[in-house]
Amino acid sequence: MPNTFKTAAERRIRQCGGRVTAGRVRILTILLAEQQAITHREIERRLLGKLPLDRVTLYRVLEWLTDKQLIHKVVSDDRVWRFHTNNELNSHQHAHFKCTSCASVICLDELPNERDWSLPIGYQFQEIELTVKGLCAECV
Amino acid sequence: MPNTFKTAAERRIRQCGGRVTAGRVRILTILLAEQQAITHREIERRLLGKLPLDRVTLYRVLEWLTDKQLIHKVVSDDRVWRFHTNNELNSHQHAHFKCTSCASVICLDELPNERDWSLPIGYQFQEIELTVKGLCAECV
DNA sequence: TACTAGTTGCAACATTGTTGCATTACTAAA
DNA sequence: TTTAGTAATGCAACAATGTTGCAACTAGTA
Ligand SMILES: [Mn+2]
Ligand SMILES: [Mn+2]
Ligand SMILES: [Zn+2]
Ligand SMILES: [Zn+2]
Repeated sequence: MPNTFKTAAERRIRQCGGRVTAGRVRILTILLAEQQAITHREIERRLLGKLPLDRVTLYRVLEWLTDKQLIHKVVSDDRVWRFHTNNELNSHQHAHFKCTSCASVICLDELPNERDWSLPIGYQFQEIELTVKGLCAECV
Repeated sequence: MPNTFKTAAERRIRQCGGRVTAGRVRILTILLAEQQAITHREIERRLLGKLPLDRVTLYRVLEWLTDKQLIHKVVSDDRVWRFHTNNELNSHQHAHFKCTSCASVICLDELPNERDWSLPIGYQFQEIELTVKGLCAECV
């Protein structure tokens, strides 16, 4: 139901008190329909068929959606950010899996406990960023 | 003892069967003297006083030292690689700490167990990449 | 010393993301 | 419904980090 995703996107954007613009709706709709975390480039490609959206606007919309916590940003060793919608399951801190063959990224639900990491004296813990690497089911 | 570091650098490079060139020695000497993982840029700055080394050569030397496992590369959310010498303690897989204030990076010695992460069906584990973020002793 | 494969310097390029600013368009108020 | 104000957009230029191709150089060896 792509229409359902679009409706949900519009509703979420409005709930944030933000302006419901075509770009925001199109981008959030794409992300809502996507199982895995995808890159700026991949979103750009999905926007190609319809009238294209400027790449700077895409960066700015992704930043806005992240600020509003409608999506989250995943960092990776390939220096490319990936984005994924937030829901109840992954709105908290969580780990990610990245396939070393196809570079696909998914969210995992676990994260090790802070107390498992003894830092040097004087150091203050804030958060953990964890990526499990391996082969996804497609690439195995 | 900077001279000691230089001697050690020469020895390690020779032990790898690689040519002992001025650039390699200067770079590995800098890394041996450094407690924390430092960036390409930071190494470049430390090379400034003496006759400068081309930035492409610096990239290529860092790649070579990494291939030879004399140093290792640390990925970070700021899309900048950092490099640190290998020794007995950190030659194995290990976690890193990154200060969210000054961006300094150090190696930790622990890493969670593979079995702690249940992957989706069909996924194959390879390795874990973990960064603890917080404030270092200087910034706390 | 001369040879040669490995190494370097330089210029050009690629990728990912950012900034400034004029123009456009969403929304609320009239 | 129209208007006005502000938020959002498009475009060009820029920044940071890393890569590639190739000619010139040099460390190690015979
Ligand atoms: Mn995630
Ligand atoms: Mn390390
Ligand atoms: Zn894969
Ligand atoms: Zn710090």
